[in-house]
Amino acid sequence: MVGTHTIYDIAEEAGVSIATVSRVLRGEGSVSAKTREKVEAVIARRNYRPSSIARGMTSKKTNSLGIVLPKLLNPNYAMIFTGASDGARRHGCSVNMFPWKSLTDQGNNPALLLAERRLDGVIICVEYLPPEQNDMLVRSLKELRPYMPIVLIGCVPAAFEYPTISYNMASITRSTVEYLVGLGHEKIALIGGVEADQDEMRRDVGYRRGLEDAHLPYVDSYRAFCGGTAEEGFAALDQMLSALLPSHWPTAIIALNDLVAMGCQAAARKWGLEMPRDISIVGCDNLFCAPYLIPALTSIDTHQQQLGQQAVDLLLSGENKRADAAWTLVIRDSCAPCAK
Amino acid sequence: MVGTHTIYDIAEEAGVSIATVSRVLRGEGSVSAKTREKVEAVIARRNYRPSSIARGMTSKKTNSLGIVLPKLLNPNYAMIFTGASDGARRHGCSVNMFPWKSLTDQGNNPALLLAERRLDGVIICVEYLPPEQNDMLVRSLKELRPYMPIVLIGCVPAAFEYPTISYNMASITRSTVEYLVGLGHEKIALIGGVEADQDEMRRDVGYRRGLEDAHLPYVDSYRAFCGGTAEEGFAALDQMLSALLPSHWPTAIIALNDLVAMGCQAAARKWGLEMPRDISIVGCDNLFCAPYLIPALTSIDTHQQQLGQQAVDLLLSGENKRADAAWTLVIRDSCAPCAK
DNA sequence: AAAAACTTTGAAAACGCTTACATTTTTCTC
DNA sequence: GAGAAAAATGTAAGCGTTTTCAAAGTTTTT
Repeated sequence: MVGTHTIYDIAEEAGVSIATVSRVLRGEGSVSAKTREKVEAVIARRNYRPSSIARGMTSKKTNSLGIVLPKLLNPNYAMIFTGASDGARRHGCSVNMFPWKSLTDQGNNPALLLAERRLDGVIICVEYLPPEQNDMLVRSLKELRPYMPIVLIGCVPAAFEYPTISYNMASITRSTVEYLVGLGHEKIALIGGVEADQDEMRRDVGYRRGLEDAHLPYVDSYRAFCGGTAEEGFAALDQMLSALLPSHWPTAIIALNDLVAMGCQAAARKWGLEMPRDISIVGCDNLFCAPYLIPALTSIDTHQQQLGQQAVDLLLSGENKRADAAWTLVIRDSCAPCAK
Repeated sequence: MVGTHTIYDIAEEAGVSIATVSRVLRGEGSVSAKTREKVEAVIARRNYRPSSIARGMTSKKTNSLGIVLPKLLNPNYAMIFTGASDGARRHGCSVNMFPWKSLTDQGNNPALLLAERRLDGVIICVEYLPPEQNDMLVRSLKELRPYMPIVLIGCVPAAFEYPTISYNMASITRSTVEYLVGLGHEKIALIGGVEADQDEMRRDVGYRRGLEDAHLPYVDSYRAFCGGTAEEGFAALDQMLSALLPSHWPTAIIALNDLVAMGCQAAARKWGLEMPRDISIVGCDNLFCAPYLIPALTSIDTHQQQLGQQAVDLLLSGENKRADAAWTLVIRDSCAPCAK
C-alpha cells in the first residue's frame, strides 16, 4: 500500500537523524523548539504515523488487550466488551475479542493462541463450565500466566488465584431470596445454571442460605437447571409447571438472567398465570429491554459495562487483588406481594 | 515476563539455524523429516510461539482487522461484531473494535489513529451522520484508503465508492409499506432517523415510493425523526399522538429499529391503544427480544451476524464491489389488518 | 565415477522503530 | 572569554522474525 512513510523518510526530509524524529514522536528527550517544529511539520505534511508493530518490537508492548468471552450473543457480554473497550482507550489500547470456543476449537491450545499475539494482557470472563472444560481453563490459565497479565471476571470460583473482579452470586441470590420472602413468598424457584460443585460464590449456595434465613425448606422441584437463553428458560419453567400440581406451583422465580426470565414470562403466560399477581419473576443483568417487557422486569443490574472498565484498570495496574463487582436490584413491576 | 523464548533459543537447542526453525514454523521451504521432528520436539517442549509482532515486521501483516462501529450498546452492533469476529477467525485474524466516537474524540484524526495500528483492513459501519460528521467521515476514508483496505457496511450512501455491503433501506421500507398497505392501512407513520439528504438508499425514499405505489398521500405529521433508542421512540410516538386528533392517529408504524419499536409500544400503551388492533408496528433488526415483547414484534431481520462475516470476506478478498445485504420480514403478532 | 540437478541448510540482510552512549552545540559561571 | 555544565543531536546496536542467496550435501544421470 502506498502512503506509509518510515521514520527514515521523515528524518531525511526534515534534515535530522531518526533518533530526533523518535524523540519528537514520543515527546521525550530534549529537542530544541526549532527542530521540533520542523519535524512536526514534515510529519503532518506526510501524514506519517509510526508503525505500532515496529514500536512493539522494542517496547514489547502491543497496546492491545484481549478479552475472552463465552459468546457475544448475550447482550450483557456486549456490555462488558464495551466497557473494556472504553477503559482500554483511556490507556491507549484497543481490545481484541476471543470467543472461548474459538480458542478451544480443533484441539487448539488456548494459552498458546493468546500468547502468540503478545497482548499486553487478557481479561477472561469465567463461567461455570462442565468439569472437563473447567480443567482445560485452569490448565490454560496456568500456561498463559508467564506470558501476560490476566484478570478474571464473571462469577469466578473462590479457588482461582488470579486478579479477579467477581460477582458473588451467592450473596446476590441470598439477598434476592430475602426480597421475595419480604413480599411473602414461600415457594421460590431458582431457574438456570448448571448442576455442579458447590462453590462459595455460586447461586445455589446463596439460594439455600436465603431459604434457611427464612426457615423455608429447600425443595428439589423448585430448582431447575438450564442454559442462559430465553428458549431454555421457557422450557425449564414449562416443565416445572407441568410436573407440579397447580397448588404447588412456585409463586416466585429467580432467573439466571433476563433472557431466562423472558422465557419464564412466556411460559407463565402459556399456563394462564397472571403476572405479577400469580407469579413474581426476578431477572439478572438488567438488559435494555427489561423495562419494556410485560410486566416490566425486576432485575439485578450487574453494571457490566462498569465491570469491563474496572477489569481493564485492574489488568493494567498490575495489582493482584480480588474485588467484588457491584450490583443493584432494580425494582419494576414483575414482583408483587404473594397472593397466598 | 518469563516463558517467552525466541527463535534463537529454539534453534540453539535443536542444533540448527534460525532459518530452519522458521521453515518448520511456517511449513514452507524444504526441511528433512529428521530435522523437522527434532525442531518440532523442542518447540513443543518449550511451549514456543513465534511473536506475531516480529512476524508483522517482515510480513507487513498483523492478522488483525478493525471494525468501526457507532456504538456497541445497540445489540445489533454486537451481532455485526460477532459475525466479523467469526469470519476473521476463519482467516486467522482477530478483530479490534473502535467506536467511531473514540476515533474522533479530542480532535483526533480517525484515519491516522487507525493507520498507526497497521491493521490488515478495516470495516466501517456507516450511519447517516449530521453533515459535518459526514464530511469528516468522507475525508477520513479518503485518507485511510492508502493505508489499508476498507469495507463499508450499514446503510451506505450510494455515492460512496468503496467496497460495500449495504442495506438498501429504500427498497426494504418500500416493501414494508406495501406489507402494511396489504393489511389495509392507509395512515402509516415512519418513526426514527435523521432529516437529511434524500439518498437513493434511504428509508425516506422508500417510504415515499411505497405510499405512491398505493396512491396514498405523504403526510408530514406521520414522519417523526429521532435517534435509535427506546426512549426516543417513546417520545416520538408520544408527541405524534398528542399532536393529532385521535381520528387522525396513524394505524401503522414503521420504526427505525426494534428499540424504537419497543418505545412505540410503550407509548401506544400509554395512550390506551390496544395492539395490534388499534395500531400495527414493524420493527427492524429482529433483536432476540422481539418474540418476547407484547405483542411479539414483527420485524425486519437484517441478518447482521451474516453481514459481519460477509464484510470480512469481502475485505480480505480485495474485490471492489457493492453488494446488497440480505433481509427478511419476520411476521409475528404486532401487525393486524386495519380496523378502519 | 564424474557431471548435473536437486534438496537441505546456514549466514546475513532486511523490517521500522527505541535507546544507550558518544559527540557536538549551546548556555552558564566566574 | 575560557572552562564547565547542560542541552541537543547523531551513531549504532538491538528487538524477533522472514527471506534471499550461497554453500554444502544428496541423488540422479550419463
